[in-house]
Amino acid sequence: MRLPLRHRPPQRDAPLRRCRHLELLAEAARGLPLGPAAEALAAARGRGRHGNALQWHLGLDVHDSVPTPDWEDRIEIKLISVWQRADGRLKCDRIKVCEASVNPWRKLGNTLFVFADRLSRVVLGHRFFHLAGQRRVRLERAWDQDPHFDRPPLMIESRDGPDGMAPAYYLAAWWLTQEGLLPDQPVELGYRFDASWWRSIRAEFSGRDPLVTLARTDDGALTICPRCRGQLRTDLAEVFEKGWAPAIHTMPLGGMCALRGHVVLDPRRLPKSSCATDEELFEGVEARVPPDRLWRLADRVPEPADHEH
DNA sequence: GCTAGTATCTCGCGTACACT
DNA sequence: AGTGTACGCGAGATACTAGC
Repeated sequence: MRLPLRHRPPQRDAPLRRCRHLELLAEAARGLPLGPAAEALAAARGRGRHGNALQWHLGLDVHDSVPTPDWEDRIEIKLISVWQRADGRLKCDRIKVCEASVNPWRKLGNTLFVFADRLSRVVLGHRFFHLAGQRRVRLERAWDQDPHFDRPPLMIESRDGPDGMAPAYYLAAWWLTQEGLLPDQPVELGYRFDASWWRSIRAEFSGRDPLVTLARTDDGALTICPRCRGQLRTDLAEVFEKGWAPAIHTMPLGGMCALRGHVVLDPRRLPKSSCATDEELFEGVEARVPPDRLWRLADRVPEPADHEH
């Protein structure tokens, strides 16, 4: 159920907050696989685990109850899961801003949006958002719009329940595209997402996500499993045409491979990483980074002497 | 300190709707 | 009629808390 906004728009531009250190980290995050950190961090569990993994990679503490702590109390960091539509343009779901008791205008004043592919969990890119000028005016129109009959870019959503649950501010998914934060043209990077296949494969394997393997050869029907040296049977023509295809793990099944569904991806749709080798990217996507080899983005990006604030 | 029950977090599925 | 998309709301997970 949608409710009217509780916080009146500021009607003035937010002060610009930037940080050279965060800009360097964000640029370096392109091509970063989030899976290993999400798997390894005790504090990064549940739905927000990849967002927590990103925070950790940027050098922040992963707080237990605050899923997205601000950067130096100045810049909000939001991880957005994206996937390709049929036509190759990127799509995302609606974004939670904050709970309805918190002022969303302050939260959105300066925000770093980081986009990660939903299937591979690899960072594809980022955009900084500053609530100012026409962007601010467009978002502030939500204040006067009917939350149900109009389509406001910012809304409060609640739900019916015995005691009611905490309502929260959400940004409409289309808002990111409208503001040019997500590109509106087809892209080369990322994968399509088939929700019904995903659901059925998870149901088959007790709710566990399928394991991802990157195709090593470009023809035939078999590819080597990099985790257990068994074989994966898939349709490689489909992998390279559509970006991915379901796979069947043939015997022998080693370790974790037995308990999970499998999918093979076309590695050419992954971005090149400036901070990691191809091998590090591959093993990150394929869930074969042991805890002692887990590396942190912040350790590879030198902190500049001047943060330029 | 431990445990069971409650609260709260996004995520993302399923379906209704919009568009071709 | 068929296909793709948006939105409502349920799911699954963890964090918190009260009581022992």
